[in-house]
Amino acid sequence: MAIITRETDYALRALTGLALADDFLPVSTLAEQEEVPPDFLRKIMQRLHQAGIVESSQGPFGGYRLARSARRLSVLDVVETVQGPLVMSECISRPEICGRIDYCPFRRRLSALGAGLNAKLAKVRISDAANEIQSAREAAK
Amino acid sequence: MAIITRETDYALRALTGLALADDFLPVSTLAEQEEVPPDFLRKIMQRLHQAGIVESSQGPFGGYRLARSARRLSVLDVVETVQGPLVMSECISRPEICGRIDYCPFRRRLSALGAGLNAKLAKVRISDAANEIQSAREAAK
DNA sequence: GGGTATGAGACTGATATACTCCTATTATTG
DNA sequence: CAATAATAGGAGTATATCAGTCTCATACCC
Repeated sequence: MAIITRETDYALRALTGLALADDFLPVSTLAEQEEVPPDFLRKIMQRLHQAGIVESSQGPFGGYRLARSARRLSVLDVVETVQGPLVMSECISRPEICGRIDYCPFRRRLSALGAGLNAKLAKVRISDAANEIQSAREAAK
Repeated sequence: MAIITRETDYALRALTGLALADDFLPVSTLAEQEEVPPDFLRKIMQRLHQAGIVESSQGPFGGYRLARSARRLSVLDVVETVQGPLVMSECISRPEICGRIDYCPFRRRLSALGAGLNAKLAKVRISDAANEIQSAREAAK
């Protein structure tokens, strides 16, 4: 099973693209650059907009741009916006479905692993990805 | 999103139950003890059997028992048997769906996080859970 | 052979994934 | 200042996965 869905993958690509552009970029351009189905990306960008991650401008020369610095935007932010909270097991986020919460021998252990993963995802920033692409481009010159 | 499905959760419960019983246990008993829908658990046990995690015996006084020591059975084993390989992103396991593999700035980072999570899940053993239950029972006496 | 257990697999409802299509808004242009 | 073209916004759809149920066959013990 994949922890990160394709939707999140596309969102990460698009946000990296926006980080490099540093200006309003239309979905059509972004979709072509990042090899994402444009109509699908449009929907994803809307979610990111609702979450306050990107700003939008309609009409000609409009599009999306980052609402905050790429350094302050983590993979975890994107995962949580697109997929919802990332948890090891449903029983951790929704105790009511279990009823064994008091004595479940896995709960504490798995919960800790989930927290660890979240912390690591929070440390991977969009700027890291953008910088890597930037360096590769300069090296190619 | 939950990384571990309910099916895996049920499998972990059942295997912990078997570790404590240390004998053939029918699905009906196991299902009642662990609060799992019996027909569903039957199907799950079959998967665990096909994977060689449990042994089966048909007929009266039959049921399932662990095929190996609970100390040598990890949560990762169970996750992989029930859900398939656990990977951060689909593009890591199936490069052909991406086409950006050479320069994707997230691939290496996410792949490392996935490997780390797998390693940690491999260190949580069914015996850990069984021992905890055992201790709690003795303390309650 | 009767009763108890697993083995194999078809079937189903609900939810999530992955994507498409149509509509509303905005900015420039004549 | 209306027409138009470029954009975002949001509804809708097909397929897969999840979470289970049900049925029938097979094996085993007494």
